Amino acid sequence: MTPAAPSDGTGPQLRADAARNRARILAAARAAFRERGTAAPLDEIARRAGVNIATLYRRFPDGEALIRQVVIDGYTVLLHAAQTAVRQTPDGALPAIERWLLGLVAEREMLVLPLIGGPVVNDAEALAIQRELGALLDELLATARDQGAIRPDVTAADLTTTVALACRPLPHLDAATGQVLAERHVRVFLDGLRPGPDPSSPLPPGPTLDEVLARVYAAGPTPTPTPTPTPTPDSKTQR
Amino acid sequence: MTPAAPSDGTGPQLRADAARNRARILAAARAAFRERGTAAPLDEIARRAGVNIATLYRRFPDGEALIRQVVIDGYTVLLHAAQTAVRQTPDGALPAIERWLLGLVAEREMLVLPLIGGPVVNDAEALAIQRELGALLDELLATARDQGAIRPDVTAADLTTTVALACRPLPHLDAATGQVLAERHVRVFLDGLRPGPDPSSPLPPGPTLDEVLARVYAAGPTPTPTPTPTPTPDSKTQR
DNA sequence: CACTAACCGCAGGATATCCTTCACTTATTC
DNA sequence: GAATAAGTGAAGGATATCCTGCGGTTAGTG
Repeated sequence: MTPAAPSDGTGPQLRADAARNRARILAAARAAFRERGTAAPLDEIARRAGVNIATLYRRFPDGEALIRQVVIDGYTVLLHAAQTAVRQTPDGALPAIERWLLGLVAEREMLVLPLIGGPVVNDAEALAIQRELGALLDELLATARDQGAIRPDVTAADLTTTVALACRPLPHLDAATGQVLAERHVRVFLDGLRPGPDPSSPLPPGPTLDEVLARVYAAGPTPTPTPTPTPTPDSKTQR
Repeated sequence: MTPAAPSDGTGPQLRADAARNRARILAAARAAFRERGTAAPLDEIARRAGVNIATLYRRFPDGEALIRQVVIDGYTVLLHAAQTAVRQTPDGALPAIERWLLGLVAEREMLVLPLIGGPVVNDAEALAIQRELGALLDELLATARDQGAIRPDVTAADLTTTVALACRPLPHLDAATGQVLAERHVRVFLDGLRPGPDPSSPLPPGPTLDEVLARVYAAGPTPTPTPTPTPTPDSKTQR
């Protein structure tokens, strides 16, 4: 790879030193976010990155910018993996999809998708990546359908949903165990993708990926700040 | 239901008033935790519950106790649903499992399972619930296997993993959309449970549920506070 | 209908995190 | 090897959240 960070074009060419630390910070942030969530203190991230806190603030204007970059990097991983999948379909589209999903699960520790409590990352860059990803997945799915290798009611949104669900950390579980469990889950899911010879019930109607993207909160992380008219369901147990 | 909260037996019989507010607080906490994660301020939870902050602290010694109770309640929902499933298997064990999973997904907004950044809830009560749940699921799975209705390599841990993955909120998505996506995902997963007539690859070996429970972090939420010897992988894009 | 548990409103100290600033040192680049 | 971008260490103000305490009020309970 090139010394600096060649990406969105606006790069003012970081010095080797700076690029290295930037990468370290992002790696530490990924780990911290997966373990402690968005609440992970920036001090701790800097410490884990072996970098002074001032350096972190030099690279990222504030904590939100750091989170945003981590999420964007996550989307980028999905996209690149999908591009590879589209290119390598000698044995059919479904196997390519399977490799895509299992590959992502395998490197899930590297992945941080949108976090609960984190900022909404739906700027132009994020949307562009997601839309391109959607197009690639649609392409793969269409091919798989034509090959009769997949049930016809599965959509690109279903695949991204699976990534989102299976690649987030399982709280309080070590990485290795979470890894194994997630992979087993995904493998069962993948088997469910095959066209059912038996009367497997069709999926209920769902939104397209574009619709999902459109429904992501435009404002802050507080969608329905309902002052609580909730009649309160019951909850058992005593303290 | 009875006026107070009849559960673990240690209940000093809350007044009707108190029990009501307690339930409201827990409901508000569930909603807040699903939206903002563990970082949800207690003030906000109290406000959303239509209750003064002092009342919250009267019911729960501190924030952790509140989180713990919410999680325990979540486990309890799983357990009760499983008990119902075991009782109602006229059409076989697999359909009962399917109803169990789909039912949980349907009421996922009511469910809060362990949260990233939250305390580790693995006290005696939680473990007892989880073990009983595991026993019930093992029973259902064994029956389903005997009936030849399910692939033989699926374990109770796979089922709880699926609940954990599918019932957590999809960040930044409204409840309804998350609901639909989660249900579609689970339906595909369920179809993957059927015994494959075709050469569906067997699942890689995985831990039993007891092993998973044993591996839950005993200490705090910081398992590997590695000061970061990580050689830092690369990350693209520029700020 | 009296008793009192429970709730409310509010004030305030403790702590943690965020983010900035600055003088000084180190490492990279040309 | 000189110019300078980048990093270090440390101090400190601004918030936000946690949690406690107390007098006054409300509302179940028997």
